[in-house]
Amino acid sequence: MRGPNDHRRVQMERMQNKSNLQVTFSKRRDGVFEKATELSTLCGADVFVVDFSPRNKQYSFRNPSVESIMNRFLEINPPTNTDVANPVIIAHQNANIDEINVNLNRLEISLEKGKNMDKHFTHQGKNLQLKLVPLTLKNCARSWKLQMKKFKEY
Amino acid sequence: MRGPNDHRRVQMERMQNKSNLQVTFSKRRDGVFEKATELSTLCGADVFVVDFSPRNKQYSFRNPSVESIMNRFLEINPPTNTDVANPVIIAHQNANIDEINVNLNRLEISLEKGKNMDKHFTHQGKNLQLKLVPLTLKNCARSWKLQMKKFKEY
DNA sequence: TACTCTATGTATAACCG
DNA sequence: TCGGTTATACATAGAGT
Repeated sequence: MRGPNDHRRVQMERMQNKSNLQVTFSKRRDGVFEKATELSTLCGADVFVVDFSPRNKQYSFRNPSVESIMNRFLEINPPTNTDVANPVIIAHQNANIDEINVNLNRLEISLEKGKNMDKHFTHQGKNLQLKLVPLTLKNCARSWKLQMKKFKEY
Repeated sequence: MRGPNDHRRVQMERMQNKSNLQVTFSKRRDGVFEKATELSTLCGADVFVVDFSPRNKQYSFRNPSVESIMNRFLEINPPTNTDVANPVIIAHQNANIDEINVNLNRLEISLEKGKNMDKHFTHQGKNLQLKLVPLTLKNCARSWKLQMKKFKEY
């Protein structure tokens, strides 16, 4: 039933045999999910596992929910951010970012010319600066975390 | 060395003994991470695991990086969203959401009065509606995904 | 509280159909 | 490429220190 070199101790390196790799991936993926399930059940822990196969297919396990766990994760691990110097993030689903930035710039110029900016567009004594930044997860998470922090202050 | 009832087969239910639970959590957490590491090494798979202990401490394993994996995850699993009716999300780290909404409303009224809105604040023939929505991860992820989609079109 | 030990249960690599 | 088998390696619960 088994060959002479079946020592069943695998080297911890990327498997070369493609078909073996696929089989191993499936089995070990199931194994990781099973362990995660047991950890969750036995210890009442929130667990989230996601992995991507060599063929780029995605598998995930979650308890209780992705959003709940990601919120907790991002709360504890705020993404470091050197890209967002401005306090405002605007995203528009139908617009090119540069194009909106130009529009905002025009809007601010228009407001300045009309002397309306100080009156209508300030907050806590500071001008509300508008600037589009790429809506990356990192940028969102940062703002999201700040919102969370603010929420907790109430 | 061992007691008479040491059958070592654990029931799959929440452990009642608190100190045993803590020990089991540590051991099994290490186990899950070790399995995740092996899966990543053997199969070249991207893996992300995060869990929260009964004491609310967070542990995570990631390969290659959280952002990379979360971007892939959210790309494949766009959050369903019924909360964002408006195409614009604005977040401001120092402002109360309702307060900014009021300011934006005033701004838009001001623009309408000045007849500047059509000229400066449109995109592709449609008025650019501004409205604050809560900056939840879900809302961000949705907009982020739409940006990604747009990016791919280029 | 935190290690160490170890008997036992579990996961799985290679093999087979 | 799949699902099933089995020998072996690995994980781990409970006990001891």
